[in-house]
Amino acid sequence: MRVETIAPPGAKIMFVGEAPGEKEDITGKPFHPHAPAGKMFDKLLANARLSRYEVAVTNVAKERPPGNKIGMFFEDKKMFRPKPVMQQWVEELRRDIILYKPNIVVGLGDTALWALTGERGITANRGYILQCELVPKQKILCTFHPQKINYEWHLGFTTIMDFRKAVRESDTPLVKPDSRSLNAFPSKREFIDYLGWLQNSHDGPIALDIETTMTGHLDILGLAANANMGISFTFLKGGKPVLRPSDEFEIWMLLAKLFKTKSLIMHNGLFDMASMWWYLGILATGYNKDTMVATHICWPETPRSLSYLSSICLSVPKWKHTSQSTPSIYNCEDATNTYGCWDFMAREMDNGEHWDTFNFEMQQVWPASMLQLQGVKVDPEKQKQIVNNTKTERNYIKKELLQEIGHEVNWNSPQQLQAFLYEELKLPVQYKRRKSCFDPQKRTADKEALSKLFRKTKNPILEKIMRYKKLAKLISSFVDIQLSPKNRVHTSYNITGATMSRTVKNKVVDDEENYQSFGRWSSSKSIILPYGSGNLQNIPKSARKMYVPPKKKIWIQADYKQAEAVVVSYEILDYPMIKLFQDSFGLTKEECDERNLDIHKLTAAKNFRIPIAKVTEALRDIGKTIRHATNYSAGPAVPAARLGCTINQAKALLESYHSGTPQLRMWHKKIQDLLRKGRTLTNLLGRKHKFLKEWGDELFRSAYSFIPQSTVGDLLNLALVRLYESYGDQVDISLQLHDAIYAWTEPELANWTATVMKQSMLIPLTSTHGEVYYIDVDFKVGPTWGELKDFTPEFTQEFDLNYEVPK
DNA sequence: GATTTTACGTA
DNA sequence: CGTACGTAAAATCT
Repeated sequence: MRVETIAPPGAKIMFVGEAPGEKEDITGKPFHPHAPAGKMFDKLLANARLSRYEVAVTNVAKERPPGNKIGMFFEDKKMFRPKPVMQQWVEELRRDIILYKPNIVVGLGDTALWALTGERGITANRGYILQCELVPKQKILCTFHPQKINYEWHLGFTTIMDFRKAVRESDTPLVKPDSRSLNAFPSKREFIDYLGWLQNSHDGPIALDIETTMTGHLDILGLAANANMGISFTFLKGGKPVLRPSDEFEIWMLLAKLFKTKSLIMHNGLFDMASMWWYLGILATGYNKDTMVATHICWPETPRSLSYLSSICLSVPKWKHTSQSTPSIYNCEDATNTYGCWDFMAREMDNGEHWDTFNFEMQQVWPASMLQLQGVKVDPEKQKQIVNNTKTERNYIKKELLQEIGHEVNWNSPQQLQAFLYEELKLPVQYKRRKSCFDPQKRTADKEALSKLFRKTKNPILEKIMRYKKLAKLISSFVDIQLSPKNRVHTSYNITGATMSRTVKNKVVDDEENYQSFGRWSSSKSIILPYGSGNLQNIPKSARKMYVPPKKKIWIQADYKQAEAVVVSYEILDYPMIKLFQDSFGLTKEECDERNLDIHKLTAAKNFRIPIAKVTEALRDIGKTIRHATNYSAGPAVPAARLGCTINQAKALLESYHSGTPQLRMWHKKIQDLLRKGRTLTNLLGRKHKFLKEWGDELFRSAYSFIPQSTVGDLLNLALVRLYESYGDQVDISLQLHDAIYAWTEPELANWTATVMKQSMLIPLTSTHGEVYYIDVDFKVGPTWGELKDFTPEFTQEFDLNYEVPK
């Protein structure tokens, strides 16, 4: 049946959905409160402090499309050309808007966006006040359709923020005038005067944004004195300098001083700062405010691009599409809007009490950039050797496989491999692990499937395929990489834990969904120095042999010993385990072995109810696997696959562990309770994380890993900053790897280097139950990154354990 | 040619 | 039904 518009008299907001669903079709009411979309719609309204009685609600289509497919109402697949019936409904919508005169129309979903504006692409257009094509001068704003949130839960936050913005905008039908003054074409004199004013008369921080060419040259620089006043100066036009060198130098001198003496706000300023450091030799030490870092801390699971953030925080028009057509205005808007977003996020950090975490992250900016620009040296001879050896073995295996099976197969192709395994060899089909038992089963031929099939059949061909795939991966991803002219590789450390955007084939790709970063750094290809495999946090051991230290130095690694396990044992009050960590603190590996101070042995001993001295290597391995599986609440399939036992045997092992350590499940319960209260967890160093995922096991598991993972991540970064700030000029720091810091040292200084590294890393943690403890540090040294051996330093001084953790 | 999926390396 | 991350190659879409 036809579903008509509902419009209470005087409604200031009109919501426009897509089309009626099943329930609506029966009842004739749009967004029926018992239908899934209607339920979600009501939740969103409530979050924006709205109720149905004060808003108008309608759909673009007045009737339910066959099979719920809105495409049925369009001529073309891309849904730009409506069929006559759709055209008529759009006309009705136009008349409704004119009749009811809402102050603002909120389009829900892509179809409403199209009907109102003629545009498609809700992600790019949501959150901004847009031009209404249907009813000129009508104020409109679009956001996601409520039903989409039922499928993609993480979009709920954004949609609520959009609803709230609509409420703010609903007080007037007028589009608020753009009060920003944007000076994108100043003369040299004007710009210099402005810089003088900023330097001498302006109080408070300055927002900064730079644009760079593909070759890394800075072409435009934008500054903002507040959220409404920006200026942008173009240095390069068509690749040619605008000013004479002496004039440009004069400006750079003024800017360099400004960037040292004033507090700077940037959006992902890590990149801008490192670029200016690298290309211009300007160290912008005033940089201490960052909107991307602030967003990451306040809303760790939302997107972080400036356009997204502005859509939430500001009422400015869309501008990101003007980067090519009017780059200087675009840059000016970037700087000005960055300022506006900062004002918003600073309040958000007040409200959420996030400042300590924020300031701590801003300190990381300096070592992170230093590491990016410094890079790590590769010995090209060693690289060649590994490439050749690996390729030789790979080709040999390929040939053998070809002879044995008689025809070509691309072993890297999942499709061909599956066909070979399951159709040609008729092996039992292996399926991918599903997120839910309602998901369809999918075949797989991954490593786990291959090793399972090999265990079953002992067919040597499978072993060869696995070896081939391993070698192929090693070559393509990790060894056959391009080095810089100085034989270095570089990586960009992203302190917010996830890249904002990746560059694939010279195109920027934004996949801003499902961020779950827990305070650990991530590592990706450097845009400034794009050499090497990019990510330096996933190099396999076999490829690490080609990474060499500077002349006359060796590698030294300092890693936190069993860091996450220590945190968990103190959180759940697993006293035998805590005692083990206390007893083994500061002991060498040999001493621990002698006294059987081994976490996995202890797990096995407890599990099998035998004395720790009777634990064999095989039993220890079982203990290790069980501990791993239980800590993160894995299912029995995981240990079963690793140990090669049946699911039932694995289940029994897990049960036995849980009955011996019941605190673990109690702790998981406690975390669930915390989530129920406010969906927020705080780690031991004060970092808060609000979880946005849909209520359920996936959310729980993610939350269980948050406290140990993020505490250790923050702890290591705290240590890294401490090391960099106290000994940065004496210790050659080289890499950060989640729970380890790497450096280079002269062999004769290894003991001293180890001492200051350990001193920086010994930071007290206070458990939720109030115990204060330290996580021990292990050392390794070696001639290359891949050949590190245990090292027991003779420490050159006593450790000072009185470190005040900022919190 | 561009985008999505599959697989896999580290902690 | 471990979590988190980034990248390469294949598969698929347009």
